[in-house]
Amino acid sequence: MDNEELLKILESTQEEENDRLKVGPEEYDPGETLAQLSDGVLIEYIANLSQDPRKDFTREEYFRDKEIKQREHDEATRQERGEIHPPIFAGCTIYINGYTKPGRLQLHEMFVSYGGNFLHYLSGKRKITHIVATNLPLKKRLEFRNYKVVRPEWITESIDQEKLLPWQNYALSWDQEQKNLQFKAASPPPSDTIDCKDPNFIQNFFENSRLHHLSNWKADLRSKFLNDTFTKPSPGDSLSIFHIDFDCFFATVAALSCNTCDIDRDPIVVCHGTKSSDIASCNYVARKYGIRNGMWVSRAKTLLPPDVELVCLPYNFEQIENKSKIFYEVLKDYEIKFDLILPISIDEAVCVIINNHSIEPIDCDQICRDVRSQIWEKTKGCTVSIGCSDFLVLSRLNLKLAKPNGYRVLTQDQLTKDEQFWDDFLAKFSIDDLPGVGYSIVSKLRADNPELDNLLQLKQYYHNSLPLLQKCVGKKTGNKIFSFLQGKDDQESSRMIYQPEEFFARKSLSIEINWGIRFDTVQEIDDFIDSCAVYLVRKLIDLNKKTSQITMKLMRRSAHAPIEPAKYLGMGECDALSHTSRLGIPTSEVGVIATELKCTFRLLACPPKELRGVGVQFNKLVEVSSSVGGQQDKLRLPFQKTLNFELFNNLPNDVKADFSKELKRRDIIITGGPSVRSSRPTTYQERFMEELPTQIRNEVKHDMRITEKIKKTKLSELREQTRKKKESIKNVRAHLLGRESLFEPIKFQKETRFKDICKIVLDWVDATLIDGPHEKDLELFETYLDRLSDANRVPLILRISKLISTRLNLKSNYHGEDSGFQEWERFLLTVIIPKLNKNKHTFQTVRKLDIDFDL
DNA sequence: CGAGGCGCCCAG
DNA sequence: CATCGCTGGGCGCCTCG
Repeated sequence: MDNEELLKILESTQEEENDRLKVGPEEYDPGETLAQLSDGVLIEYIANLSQDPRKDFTREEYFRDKEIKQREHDEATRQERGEIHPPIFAGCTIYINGYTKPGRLQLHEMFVSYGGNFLHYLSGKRKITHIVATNLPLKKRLEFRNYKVVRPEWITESIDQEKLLPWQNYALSWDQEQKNLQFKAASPPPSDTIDCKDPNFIQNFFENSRLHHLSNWKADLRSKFLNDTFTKPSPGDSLSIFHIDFDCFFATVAALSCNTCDIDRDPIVVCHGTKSSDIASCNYVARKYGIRNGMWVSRAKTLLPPDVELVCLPYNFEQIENKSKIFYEVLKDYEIKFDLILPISIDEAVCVIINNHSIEPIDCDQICRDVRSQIWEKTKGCTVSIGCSDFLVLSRLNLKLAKPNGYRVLTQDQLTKDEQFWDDFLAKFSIDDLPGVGYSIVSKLRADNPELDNLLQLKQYYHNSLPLLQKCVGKKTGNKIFSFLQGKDDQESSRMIYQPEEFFARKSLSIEINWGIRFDTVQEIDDFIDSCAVYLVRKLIDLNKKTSQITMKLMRRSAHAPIEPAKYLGMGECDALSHTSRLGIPTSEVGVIATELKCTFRLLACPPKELRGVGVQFNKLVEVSSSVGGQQDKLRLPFQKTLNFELFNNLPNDVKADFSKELKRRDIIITGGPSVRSSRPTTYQERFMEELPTQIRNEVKHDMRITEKIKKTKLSELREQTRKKKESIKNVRAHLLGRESLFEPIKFQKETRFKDICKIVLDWVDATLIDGPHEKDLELFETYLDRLSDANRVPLILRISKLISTRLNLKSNYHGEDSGFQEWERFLLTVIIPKLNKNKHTFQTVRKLDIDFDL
């Protein structure tokens, strides 16, 4: 496309925009709008209007107004109906162009009730994620050519299926020919091309991830357990504990639906691939050759003799769920009622009978035989093994000996009465057969005594010296292992039996994806973060909970690790970066959470192409019921209910009356006195942008948009304020001056330190916004920047300047007039920015190699 | 010296 | 073709007041 054509398009769209603007304001009803705003939003709104120097109040303000109004209205509709739909469109904002079927109103209603945002006007095209249309004239086609233009079916079919379908499948074809072709092709979703940039990636990944299923099933079973009734034993009760576990569950299920293999003769594994694929489960024939769960297929193949072929079977998650359901039903319906059926996982449960002395003693052997045969029959071919005892750890050890396809009943008395018998028993187990003892703890124990191999040796080595063991592995772990070696459970282990409701209660919610993560741009990652937020919030709402603390964990390719690791699309060797945000207020709003996460991602400064994994955790969960009502509204207001007179006075005359009425109705007082605000933030921003090299202006703008969003949510302001209270200015200053070496030992090879420095600098900025930074500190800081510059690490300077600028931007409302703020602004503009400009040329090349925050 | 945060560890 | 390396909770160690 040549320049002239481009210009034409630009002009024409501008005209159209203007046309639209002329009609807009007639529908404006300020009274109605204002009444729908919360106090905090109202006050901020007035402040914004008053601050804006371009005071014609017909364009931007009108649309902003309209938008707020619309959103509040949508929210109200959503709540009035009391219908709770999954927020499948969360994070999406649409604009509907022209005639559609179903009609505009219907689509609007559908879209917002499923969590989407709707814009009546193309006020700022940037905010829109999708444009909905059935056909577009040529002019519009060009105008929208960089947007996701979809057919209305995208909305209706997504709602039908209750999930966000990939818009690509509903993209409006540019010409009729193509459209016809598409209909003929009947385009089934090409499932093999789903990568992490696809909106359905997470769903697709989870559908195939065994570990995700294991975690998910476990959570479901726990929640089911809590909804059931059970009899809780008291300490001192005599118990019979049955630890029941399927034998190589996944492999058995897979083999059952495969009629060409023999589970007793062929070495069978369950896996996705042929080389670097994890073995989820292997049968006992395979184990005979040394094959283990978790091993890669390629390795397993090397363990077999040349004439034996490994049988790789696919996962059959559906049948696994099915057999597990039968398993739990058998346990529940068993004729001698279990007092507790504690779910350990999809294929494993601990059943407890409280021995009541008034009735005949139970026959544990008989129960084991009954349960085993019933499960064998009802699952049509799955075997379970059972370990039974009167203590959890002993049941587990018995189970280990019972496997495969057997059972074993031995009480603590029987096991430990005779010391020789007990020693022989212990000698049968390796150290990591103890529950809670894995690779790392074994290594610690071996560091003390490399000879340690089995539990008997472990017992003999630490003999009666608990302190020695605790010194090696820690207090509680030492205590636990020591108890186990006596054939007893420690307190923590038995909590599952004695306080099951507390033990099984959910305390956190998280998502983690460390496979298939290969992004190029921040925008793609933003979309991905949105998907994560939507996924988690959906669960959060299901749980009827809100969260007040969010942790983001990123996996970043280690500097020396190859770009592509051995495992296809695997994460390879990574450094973990993490950051926790306190929200101040519990929330379940996907927008707030997603914005916070996107900010956090920027703070962690992981170059998009280096990203190999993303994790998000909601750490502090609170019941929704405890945070609704008036309390929340109060918390939402970081301001007192007063309004500065000058702010009010600055308003255009025609709207003053409306506000006046509304303020009176709400008892908001207008206070006198000179204004504390000016329009400087705008100036500051413009100046800053002006100074930046053009090629990075866009990305700064992008970041600022995110920051703007945060401002709107209010949460961050509140958070910053509460955080600030805790901060001691003195401490930070002492930190910088006291350790003059702070900027000294920067090892440029090791970038993790840069993150810390960013953190410190931001804290420093926060703490000195009022009184200003110490001259000496600034000097040191400048020296540090110079050294970065000398070492060709200009991107780092860019990053730090961006962090400072966004921080200042965020704070401008509160500290714009403070001398500290001004001092920082001066430093940014006169010291840091010139360094960036000076390095423009090197910067471009370095940037390609190092960070790639392109837009 | 207790509370709380961070990160490692473990299980299935 | 590959491949689907999750997720929740405990514990140890550190820092902060």
